[in-house]
Amino acid sequence: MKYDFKTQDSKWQKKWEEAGIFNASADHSKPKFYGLVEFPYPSGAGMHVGHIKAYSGLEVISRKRRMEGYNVLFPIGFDAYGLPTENYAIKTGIHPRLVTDRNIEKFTSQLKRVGFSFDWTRTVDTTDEKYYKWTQWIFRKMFDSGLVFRATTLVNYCPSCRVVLSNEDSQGGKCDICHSDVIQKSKDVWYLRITEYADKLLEGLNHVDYLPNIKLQQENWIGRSEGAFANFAIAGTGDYLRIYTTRCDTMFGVTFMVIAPEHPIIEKYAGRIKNMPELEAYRAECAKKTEFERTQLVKDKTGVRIDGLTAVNPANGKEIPIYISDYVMMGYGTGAIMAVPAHDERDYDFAKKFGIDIIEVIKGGDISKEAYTGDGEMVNSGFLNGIKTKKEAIDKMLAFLYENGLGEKGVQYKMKDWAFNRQRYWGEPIPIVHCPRCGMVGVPYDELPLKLPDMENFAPGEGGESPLAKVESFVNCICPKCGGKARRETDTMPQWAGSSWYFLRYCDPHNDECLASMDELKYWMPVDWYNGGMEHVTRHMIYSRFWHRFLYDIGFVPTAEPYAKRTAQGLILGPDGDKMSKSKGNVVDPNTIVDEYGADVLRVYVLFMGDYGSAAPWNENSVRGCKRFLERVAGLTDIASGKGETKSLEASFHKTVKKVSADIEAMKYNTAIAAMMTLINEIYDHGYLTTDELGVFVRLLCPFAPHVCEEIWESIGGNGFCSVAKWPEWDESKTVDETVQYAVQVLGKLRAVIEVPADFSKEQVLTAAKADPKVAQFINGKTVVKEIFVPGKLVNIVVK
RNA sequence: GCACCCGUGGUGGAACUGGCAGACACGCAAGAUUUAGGAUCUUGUACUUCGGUGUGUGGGUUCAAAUCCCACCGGGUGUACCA
Repeated sequence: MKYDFKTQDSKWQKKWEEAGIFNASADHSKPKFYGLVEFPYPSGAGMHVGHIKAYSGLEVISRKRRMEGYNVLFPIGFDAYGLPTENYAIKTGIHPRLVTDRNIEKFTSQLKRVGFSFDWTRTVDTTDEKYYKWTQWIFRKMFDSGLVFRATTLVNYCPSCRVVLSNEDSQGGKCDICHSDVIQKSKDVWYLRITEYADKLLEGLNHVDYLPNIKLQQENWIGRSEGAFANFAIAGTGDYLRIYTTRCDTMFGVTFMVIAPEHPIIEKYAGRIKNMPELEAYRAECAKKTEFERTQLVKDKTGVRIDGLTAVNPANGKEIPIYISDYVMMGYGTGAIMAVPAHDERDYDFAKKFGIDIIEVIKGGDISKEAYTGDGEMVNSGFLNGIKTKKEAIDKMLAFLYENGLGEKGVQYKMKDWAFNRQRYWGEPIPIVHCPRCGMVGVPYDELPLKLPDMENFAPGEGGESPLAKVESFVNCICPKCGGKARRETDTMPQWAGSSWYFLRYCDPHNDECLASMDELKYWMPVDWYNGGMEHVTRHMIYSRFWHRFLYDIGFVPTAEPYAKRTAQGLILGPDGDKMSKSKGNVVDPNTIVDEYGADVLRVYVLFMGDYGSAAPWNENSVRGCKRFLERVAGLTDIASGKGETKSLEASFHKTVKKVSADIEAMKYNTAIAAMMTLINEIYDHGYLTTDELGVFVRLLCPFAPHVCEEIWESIGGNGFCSVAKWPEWDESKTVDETVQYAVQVLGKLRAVIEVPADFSKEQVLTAAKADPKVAQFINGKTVVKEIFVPGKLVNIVVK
């Protein structure tokens, strides 16, 4: 048979769709498998080969599960709210709704051309009012639970996009969307109190199977640290400065304090402070810097001493100076620190620059050269002297602080509350009404969805307010509580909102009564296997775990954690080894590959190109190699005949079935394909195989290259679709060859390879090994001291 | 800076728990076939003075090290003054 993808691809895609074989079944009696891939943002550029690799991984798993008899839910949808679409709409004047629909259509046709086994009856579109009704509903529930609040703060603002960004969206001081510089601006913004869930999110990691580095990244992101709060009296006032430290064991070494420039203590004691103008000047300087600049200036510490205020070290009663410096942040801990220059690098730099005393309290380093942060014996530390471990010293100091009412144990997180709004048009309207009498009032549940009004000009206002503020009919409303005149909130939700719960909707996508019925959720959840990019393992995954945990706490989902297992694929790099990007012109369009080589070749290549979890460059020559492989597969029909098993191929078949089955589970797709290539090479060397064996081969390959396998399956009279035929089994006893090869080493060096019957004993193998002339040459006339025997593998003869 | 991961032929990459390094594929070379080939098939393909030597470099543990330990060099990812 010829590998004729041009007619075969579309033929089978059509048949699968008509038969609906990939649609999840409503039958809850079967065991289920829920495989999830990150739904795409339907950008105007269309799909990227990276999407194909990302989806192909779980595609293979999902197809294998179907063949193993599972009821499989393998859905796809579109995360369609977002700035690129809106910016395009502003530029072209085409409504974002139209742009989105067009892009979704384009993505859909591209995905279908690759033959992915998605359940197309369950697609979701986050911009569909039937979907965002429930996004708004969850937000309302959070509002009711006190997890939503509003605060005026300095925010990251992108002057180009005219939009407030979360810290996560403005990393490196650049806007995540347009990459221009982010500035600091004072704004009233919405927050979700995700910090309240910090411990739950951290604890939940103990119950899921994520790749270790993914877990680690989430732990770092949450950033829990255990330490102590301590109060440092401000001399001559009844007041104190509260600090947070993880190293209270070093408290005897505190020689100064540093507070954040914005710390309120400065206003409070302005009357006592003698150098207010100098402090004000420094504060003005800091306010100009973005958070990025502030955290980048690691090399050179700056600061000003507060003249007129001093603090008292609670450990030894010594009076110490207080400085303001921008290396201390108001947003972490208490905005004030105790500085121990001998044992903290930042404090050391600061003390050196300002000529402050450096007192060693832990032996082991050379504090004339640098700060010592290691362990050692305590010195110059009063009641801690002589203690040798950090833990003991910390415990003693904690007890001292607690007994004297000077402080106590405490926990801090790096994670901050989630800035949850955009001043943009293309997003879910926030369902809140501002009433002059009642304050903030939630839009009643029966009025959801609060629909995004249609409008012509989507450009944000000059001051950065939302375009929705211009729509009078939207803004002016009645307070749901008192019935008086009120104004509607005009901000919309950030893009992360819709993706924070989409996996729940897939379970019951057409439900108008609730986000998904408990019955369906109990069957399908949790997601058994979630695969996606490393770039989403912190933000998206932490946000969605937070939403899901909240829904669990209020009783709307059956499991605490949404994802039982999470893996990640590596990037596809351009042929030049660089990251694919439009500007570099090294982007490969999946369409051109499908046109030229067929869907199966594309699918096989993205999985064969290298280790699934690692980045690998695109290489068109290797694509041709995959095509050659599939042509050879199609050619097997010409040499297949008869029933049963071919004796000389039997072991190879059973071994390959075993290896491919195991490799798929371990996402080692490259070696699974290599094993099938090895087998096909062997078959051609052998000259023929049986039709039954060909049936095994195509079922094994079907998850990777389903079109050609269906075609062959049909031609050999296979029952129904190959895609849902029974996954091949192997017989362990048949995976062993009759003879085995032993590597024979003398003194660890390979001297010969001998072939002996598989059931040979250690003695028999050793006798055979020593009889080999190449081995004998090295042991004759010497004494054998030791004989190492590794069954089925190798012998090593140690001589003297 | 810190944390984690990774360094294997001309290339992408294999190698289970320490047990024959280089599977599989690309590329390249020679040959066959073809009007032709960017098609197909066959053979070869780490280096070598043919003793051996080889998994970034230098040490160590072991009968045996790509794999484990120590130091260093190089690259990637994440994070960034987190007290």
